[in-house]
Amino acid sequence: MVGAMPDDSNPQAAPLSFAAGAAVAVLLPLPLAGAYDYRVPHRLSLVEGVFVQVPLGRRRVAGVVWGAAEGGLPAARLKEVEARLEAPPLPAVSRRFVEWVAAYTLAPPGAVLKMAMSVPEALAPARSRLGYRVAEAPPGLRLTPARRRVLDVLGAGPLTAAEAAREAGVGVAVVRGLAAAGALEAAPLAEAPDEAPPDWRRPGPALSPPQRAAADALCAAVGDGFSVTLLEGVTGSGKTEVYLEAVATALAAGRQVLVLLPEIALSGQWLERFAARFGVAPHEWHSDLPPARRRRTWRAVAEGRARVVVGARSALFLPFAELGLVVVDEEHEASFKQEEGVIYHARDMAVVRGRLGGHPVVLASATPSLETVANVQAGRYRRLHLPDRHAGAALPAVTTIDLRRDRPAPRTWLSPPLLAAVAEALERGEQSLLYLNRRGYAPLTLCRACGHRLQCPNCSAWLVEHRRRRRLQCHHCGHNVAVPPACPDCGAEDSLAACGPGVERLHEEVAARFPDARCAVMASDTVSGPAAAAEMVRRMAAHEIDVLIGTQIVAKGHHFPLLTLVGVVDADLGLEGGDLRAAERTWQLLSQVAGRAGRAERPGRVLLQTFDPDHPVMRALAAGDTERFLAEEAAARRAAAMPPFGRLAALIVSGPQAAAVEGAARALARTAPAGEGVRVLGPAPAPLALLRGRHRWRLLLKAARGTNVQALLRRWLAAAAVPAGVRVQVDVDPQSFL
DNA sequence: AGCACGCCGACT
DNA sequence: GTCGGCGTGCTC
Repeated sequence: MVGAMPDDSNPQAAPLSFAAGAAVAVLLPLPLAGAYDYRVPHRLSLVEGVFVQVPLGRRRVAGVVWGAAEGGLPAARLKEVEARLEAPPLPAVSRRFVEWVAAYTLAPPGAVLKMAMSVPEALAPARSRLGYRVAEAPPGLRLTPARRRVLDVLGAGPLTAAEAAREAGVGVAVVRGLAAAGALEAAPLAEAPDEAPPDWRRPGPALSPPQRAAADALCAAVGDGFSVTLLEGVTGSGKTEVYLEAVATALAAGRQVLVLLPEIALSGQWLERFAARFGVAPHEWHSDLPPARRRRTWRAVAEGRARVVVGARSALFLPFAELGLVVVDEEHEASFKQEEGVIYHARDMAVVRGRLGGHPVVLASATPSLETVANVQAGRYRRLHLPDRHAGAALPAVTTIDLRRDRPAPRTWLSPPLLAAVAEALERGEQSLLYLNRRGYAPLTLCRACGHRLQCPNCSAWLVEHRRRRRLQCHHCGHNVAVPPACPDCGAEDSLAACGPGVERLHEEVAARFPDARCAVMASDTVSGPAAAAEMVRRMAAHEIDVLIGTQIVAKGHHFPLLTLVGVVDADLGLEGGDLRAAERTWQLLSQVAGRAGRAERPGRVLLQTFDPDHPVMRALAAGDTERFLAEEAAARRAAAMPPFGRLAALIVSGPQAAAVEGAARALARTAPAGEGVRVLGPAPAPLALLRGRHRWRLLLKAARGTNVQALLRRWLAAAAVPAGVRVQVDVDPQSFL
């Protein structure tokens, strides 16, 4: 929930320009307190937003002309701007956005600018790549048919060795051989031409009347200034097709479009749907893009050649000059929250971006966040609801299994009713999905002789056994050791016992119980990358798998016609720890998993194994009553003045020395702000009291909804003397309380 | 974030 | 005697 901030200044104001001799403020992509002043050299005239190279200490860095000099230093001590960089200036909206995010998150503005300048190479002049062209034939050159084809291909223009080989249908060795013989010479390559832009004129798919109505409403919003619309509908209701109509409208109006997805790696299916609608692939943006692609895409966005970008949360900071629509798909997803460095929520910042840019924002979800629902109810956001396209085919029947009565056999985790359901599905030739949000074999290993529990040396967390790889792993820091032959504490041999289930162990149980069933495990560490995920989806669709066992990663995405049973092995898992959003998150996740069961011809069923069938989450899932769950959850939050009806900000105090960290946390508590509706809870050791070798304490500031939390925090922190070796991180609107 | 300066341990 | 470890502090 994002409150109004004081300085929503008009981004369309006339840009300031600076002649030679003037002093300008240059914001650098570094975590400095503010912009630094530089002098404009002779025969250079600069305007706000221009990228420049400036000296800093004994190095040179790229920065952005931010405005008039701040005057922090006497003019005589200023250094000169060295050069203007040949990239389109950072648009005013982007600059205001950087300032806004910095002010909201209490991050240094330069740290936010760094996210907008994430591709430093994009500011350097393009390095011309070298390829080969045909040289004058050296005397005595032996011309084989393969060599002749290469020379023919290169006759049309220079290519890289790999391209020439591919086009000529020969190996690269042939090209290299020709070059070695002197028949080819190096030649600069032209930049690869852009792909065709998305063709918004293509006819869209046939939409049902309710889909058409929703699409029309979204299209009407495009070009009509800032607005936020919640587009609500389950998987299969046609959400994507509906908002792609709005994308087409924005494209027709000559505007750029950004679609944020939670996990781009898993969205091959989304890209296919986009290509089906617009004839080409959109530009992708995520952290593991190859560097050359990264550079090209950043430039293409800045120059307005990229019309549609689909990306992870960091795409929000790309330098769009003509952005006209932002879609945040699966808006409730926790992965939109950046938890390191500049801590921000991409969904909330997308709304801010829309306000600054004066264009609509669409939030899409089947299970919207309470934040968004509250904004709808307060009249700040509009809401469009799509009915289930398969309204006739009943939604899967959700039933709870009370684990207190229907106990699994010792050292197994599937209860008799769930086993019976899997057996029935197998008999009918249908598929089952067993969902357990726990990677590895067992979440805890302990010594039967002395009770010692194997713990990560860097984190307060158990080591998770991965039996296939014969390793113990920390899921927080990646610490990784071989399973020891004896207890590291008492030395007893053969005494280590695996406690509790992970997906690997469940696989073992299913394989033992149903030896003829074809069973597979899908977890982020067993299917890494889009290709592996796509292969798993293919095997499932081709019915090469009878029982799929998976973590979160199976919760969304494809619908498999033969999948008629979903078993949730531990429905209570997400409710542990009881943080603010535990119920909401569990409901969202389990709703998504439940949605995998039988949507088409065959009716599906969902079985939830739980020790607490009366829990509101289980009741809501069993009754399929979204409205009631959201209303009850909202009432509880309102009563406790918790978000979205109150505001929170967390301080995380951390450092390598436990005593220094505790001391700093206690000192902060002593100077904590107080006032009407403002309370500071803590300090307390964080639930993850040790993370990656750092000790951690937390304080939580709780305030009434209208409070200017940033002002309180700024004053608080400015007065605090944090000792060396201790870091204080601010998390405004925290999602995680670890 | 770099890159300096600066003050204490093992080596050509 | 130096080389070098990374702790603190600046950079317009």
